[in-house]
This record gives sequence, C-alpha cells and structure tokens, in this order.
Amino acid sequence: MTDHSSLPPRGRVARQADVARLAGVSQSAVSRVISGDASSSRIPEETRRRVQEAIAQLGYVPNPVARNLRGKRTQLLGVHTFEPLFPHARESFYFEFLLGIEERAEESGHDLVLFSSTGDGSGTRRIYRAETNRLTIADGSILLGMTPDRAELARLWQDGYPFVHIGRRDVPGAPFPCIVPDYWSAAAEIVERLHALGHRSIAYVRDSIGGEPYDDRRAGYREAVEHLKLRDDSPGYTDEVAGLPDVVVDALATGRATAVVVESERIAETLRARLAERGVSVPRDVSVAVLEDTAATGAGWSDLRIPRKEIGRIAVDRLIAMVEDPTAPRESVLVRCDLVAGGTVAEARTERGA
Amino acid sequence: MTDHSSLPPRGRVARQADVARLAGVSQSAVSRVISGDASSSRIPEETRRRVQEAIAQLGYVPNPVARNLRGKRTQLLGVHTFEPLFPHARESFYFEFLLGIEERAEESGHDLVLFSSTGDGSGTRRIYRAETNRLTIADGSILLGMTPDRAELARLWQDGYPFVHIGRRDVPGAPFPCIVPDYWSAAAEIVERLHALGHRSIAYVRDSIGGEPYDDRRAGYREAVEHLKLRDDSPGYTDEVAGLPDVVVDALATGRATAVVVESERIAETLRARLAERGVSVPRDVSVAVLEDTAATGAGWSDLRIPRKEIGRIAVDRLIAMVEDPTAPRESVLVRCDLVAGGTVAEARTERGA
DNA sequence: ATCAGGTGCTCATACGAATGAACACGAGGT
DNA sequence: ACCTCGTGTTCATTCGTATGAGCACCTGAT
Repeated sequence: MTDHSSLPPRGRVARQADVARLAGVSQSAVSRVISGDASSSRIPEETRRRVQEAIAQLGYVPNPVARNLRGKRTQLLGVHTFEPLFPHARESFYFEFLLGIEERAEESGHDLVLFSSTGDGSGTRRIYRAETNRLTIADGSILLGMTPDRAELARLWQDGYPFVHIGRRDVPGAPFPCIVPDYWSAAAEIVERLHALGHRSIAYVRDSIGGEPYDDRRAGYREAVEHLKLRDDSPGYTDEVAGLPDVVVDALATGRATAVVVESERIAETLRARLAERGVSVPRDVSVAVLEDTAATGAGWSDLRIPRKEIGRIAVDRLIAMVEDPTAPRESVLVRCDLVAGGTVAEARTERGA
Repeated sequence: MTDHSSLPPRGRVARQADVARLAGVSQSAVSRVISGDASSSRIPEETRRRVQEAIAQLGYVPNPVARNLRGKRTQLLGVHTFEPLFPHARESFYFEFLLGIEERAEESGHDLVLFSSTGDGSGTRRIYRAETNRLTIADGSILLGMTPDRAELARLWQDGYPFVHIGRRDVPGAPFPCIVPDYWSAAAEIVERLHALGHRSIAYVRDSIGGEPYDDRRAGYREAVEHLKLRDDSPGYTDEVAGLPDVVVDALATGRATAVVVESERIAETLRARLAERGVSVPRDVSVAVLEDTAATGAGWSDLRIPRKEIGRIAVDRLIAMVEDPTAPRESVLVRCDLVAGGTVAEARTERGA
C-alpha cells in the first residue's frame, strides 16, 4: 500500500496529490491550476502561487499517460512503415518523408512513434498482430510503404482510427486520405514540354510494376497527347504490354517517333542501350523523359522530383486536422512535382534517316 | 454519460467491459484471459474460447495507455535528441545510431518514440518543458546529442527515470550509463601501430573542442607513449594548448618527429597544408593519424570507425535491462572502434634533412 | 433579515485495465 | 453430516488526472 500521508514522496515520483498536500489544497485544485482552465479559473492568484511553489519544490511533472486516459490526446503521432526502416533508409525512400514529418511534428508540438514492434523479422510489418493494434497508442498515424496490406488498411478504416497514407492506395470501402505526388500533372506537363520542343510523335513505355500510382501517369500522358493532338506511337498504353516492346524501339530508331516517356529508370537505361546499338543517341536523335525521381542515382535523366519532405509535412497537417476534428474532410491531397530539365530531352530533330 | 448497457459499442472503440458483456463474464475474467496470467489462470478452456470469440467479434484491442497507468510497461522506448534530427540527419550523426536502435527495437518488440515536441525552434531541445517531462510516456529513453543540458540530465537521474546516453557525459551526482566508443583503446592502438612502423618520436595535437570524449583519447595516447617508451614531441598534451602549435609543425617539418596523432580532421587538414608549404609530404615524410571518424568526407585519412549501428543496438539492450530490472547495474559500456589503415600513415622514413 | 449571485474551493466519479481478496461451488476425505 | 481443498469467477480497488456538480462563504441588494 502506498503511503499517502507522508509529505515528501520518497523514491516515488510526485503526483498531484503530493502537490496538493504540500500546498494545503485538494488534488482537483492542483489540476485546475495546472490546466489553467479558463472557464473554471476561479482559483485566485494567491492559491495559484502556493500551488506553483509546491510544484517547483517537489519537481512535479504531469503524467501524460494518465492525462490521456481521461480523454485528452497524447500528442503522439504514429508512423507505421510496412517494411523496416533500416534496410531502405539509405536509399532515402522513407528517409526524406521522415525529415518532413519530424520537422512538422516539432512545429506542432507532437512526438512521433515509430512502430517497429510490428515486425516479425519477415521484412513485413503488420498493424494487427496478436489481435492487438498498437497504433492506438498514438492519436493518429501516418502510414507508408511499398507493400501495404489492403485488408489491414480496410480494417483500420472500419475501426475509425485516424490515419493518412503517403502514396496512393485505393481500397474499396475505405476512402482514407492519401498524400500523393501529382503524377498525372507531371506526366501531362512532360508531354507539353516535348510538344513545345517540336516533338509531334511520341511514345510511352510501361514498367512491369503495377499499382495505382501508375494509372495516374498513364492517364496524364494520354490526356495531354490527345489534347495536343500528338501522334502516339505506343503499342497501347492502356493495355497490359509492359517492359520495352520492340515496336517502340523501332519507332524511335527509325525516327517515326522522336521522343518517349518511360515509367522507370530501369526501362530508360535498357532503351538507351538498345538505341545505342542502332547508332541512335539520346538526346540528339531521341528524347527520353523518365516518370520517376532518379535523383538518387544521379544519372542526369530528364525526370521529376518527388517533394518528399513537403509530402511528409502535409501528411502531418492532414492527420492533425483529422485527429482534432473527426468530421473533417478526408479527401486525398495531390502534391505537385517539379520537372527536372535533365540531359535526355532536347529539341526534336528535323527529319533524319529516310 | 456512456451507455454501458447496449451490447454493440457504437462508434466507440470496444473495451474489456464490452467483451465481458458479450461473453457473459466479468471484466476481470476478460483481463485474465488476455494477460494469460499463469498464476491465476484458473480460467478453463471453454471460457477462454468464449472470451476470445467475443474479442474477435468486437475487434477489441487493449488500450496500452490504460495498461501503462496500472504499472505495466508500454513497450515504448524513447529517443531524445538534444538537437532536431533533420538538419544533421544527412551527415549521419544521428542516423546510423537510429538504424541500430530501430533494428534492435524491432527484434525486442518495442516501439520507438521520437521526442520532437521538445523543440522550440531554437535548435535545442529540452526534456523538461512547460514543467512537464514528456519522456515519461516511454518506459525508458535513449539520449543522444552534441550539446546535452547537464542540469536536465541530473534532474532526470534524480527522478529515477531509466535512460542511457550515447556518448560519454560525466555529470556529478548522476552516474547514468553511457554507451561510448572506446577512444582510449583506439588512441593507444594507433600509437602502437606507429611504433610498429618504426616511428620513435611522435606528437599529439588537441582540437579546441573540449569535453569528456577527448580526455579518453589523450589518456590512451599518453599511456601507450609511456609504455612503448616513445619520445613525445607535443607541447604538452595534458595542458590547455589547443589548435595547431608551431612547435609541432616545426618538429614534424625538421624530422625531429616523424608521426602525429590529431584529434580532428580539421586540424589534420590544416597541418597537411602547413607541412606542404615547407615541402614536407604526408605520408612520405610524416605520418598523420586522425582520432575521429572521417568516413563521411571520404578523404582517406588513417583514422577510426565509430560502430554507430552497434552502439545503437547496445543502447537498446542496456535500456531494456534497466527497465526490466531497476536494480540492474548501471555502468557505462565501451565499444571497440576499428582502426582504418587509410593513406596517411606509413613506415617511418630513416633520417632526412639534417 | 432574507435572498440572489458570485467566488473559492472540494467531492465524487470517470477513464480502461490489472490484480489481491474473497466468494460460490463441487469433489473428496473422515 | 461436516470440514477441507481446489476451481472458477467476481468484487473492489488502484493507477494519476480531469471535470461536472455542489458546498460554504461573502457581498450587496431588497
């Protein structure tokens, strides 16, 4: 049994009751002084002072856990990554996002919880584990990762837990907000640039990677091509042809198409090599634009920059809004990507070959 | 008032009481089933099953905050950095530590709390802020940073809060455990290497930076020099002469000393420039060893590697030990640094000049 | 003299889970 | 028939804080 009568708390950390006893008031009075509640601030200056003195003397600090239990927020924002941070950290997939998240969390007075306990060594982390949802420690969470579990996202949404996802993920029945690089606009803008440089016949090459993020790129490309009345030499950017089709290489090598938009750096490298074999050089003969952020490899592609830090900051803001007002709108946010001129896009060459 | 009689929790998250009602048992029974308490596991299989069913049906998840209030651990480990993570992150001062910390936290089933709320935009973070100690959310914390506040460390220790510090910090009256690169051994070992390469007269150059970490380097150097009976050409490595004294440059330029151990890359660079002015080259004429990790700049110094990831892992282990057993020993841990051969230390040249 | 209204507090309870103590019940021993 | 013991479960309390309700007192108006 705890000794509630001895004045100085021995070995034990001070609580409001200790402060109250020392100041000669009740625990509730201490609580009211601390929370500085305006509505019931009928505590006079003199009492306030006595309480503050007792607080200082005992080195009392409020227990945030108990506070939270009573309905207050913990001021904790969770960060759940579907893969461990560390193997990928160097490649800055997560890292830049984290910088933005931390920056904004500091500004808004929140702490971050990195959910690392959810791993099992398999390289995949689960939200619901042992019938427990650790995320509930935090007021809300930011989710990110390359291989999210749709079922978990759906369940989390059903549970009414506030969260945002970095990167676009469509889960039927769970319209949670995503913070997404605006690939649609980026793709359209790249096409516009090619058009402005005189390219009239261009192509698009899909990577084998599927998933929502790519739908946007394809739609943006298609839209711009149609709007600008360009000739499209892709074998069909809406169907399932992935990788680098010979027909595209041919079109570019013969000059039938003068520019190409590709989804990944990997494909772009392959393409450049294939063209080089046929004496066609980039960007002299053919312009190549890449629809992903290749900053990490420093290869100098004409591509785009994902504003990761900015996305992290926005994610925090949206999450806080959701936590503070559960009825707040939950739409996704598109974040503009800057295009990088790079060295692989140039003016269209006026006729060659033939 | 909450409706405690309606069966399905509407909008509200399920708690043990809800599960209990559905399973037709008491809240305590549910608690016992969940914690699987061996001593009082007088709950028969049949009841367990009913409770588990109810849990699944309601999607009940324990509230870790309430659990913690009742003296149980939160399985949260705090990470407090005295400066914000982001401006320094790139330089990997904190970063590599974090990798090790996260890795080990995952393995041991803990989550990490990054205390970012403690900043005020000034670039310095305080533990005690607004008369509150946020760290208490976590079971214990790992502290790291370049400019810790001694008073805060002392208070934290007085409060009996479990924490470890990465890097050596001596605070009178607060013998908390530090996880420290073993600079003493590294310095001694470097001297041994120089000795093995034929150097018989060497010097030591202090950086202007003060602080505990440097005491060890100096002691390790001095010890090895004495033990190996080398001639020491430093102007006095124990007194307050910092920076690059002319007398050392002279000794090296004239060949009176053939090798030098310097505390920082900055000093090493200056020294190399000064020697070059006098036609003396490194390492042909003079060997230079640096007593800090210069991996980041890639300048190829003969130096040491701080095992940051390993240090992070050890910090987690020590902290968990402290949390689980408050009477556990609290000594600091020295972690061995590997020496890097590098390109600035070579065999002693047999006589020159004179 | 009485009462309304304000001030300065305290009381009691809730938050969600954990847990020592205790109770009800049945089996088995004497 | 009565006592003991073990089993299965509930009761009541605790953790530290927040807060609506309410009490005691004082002032000023009627």
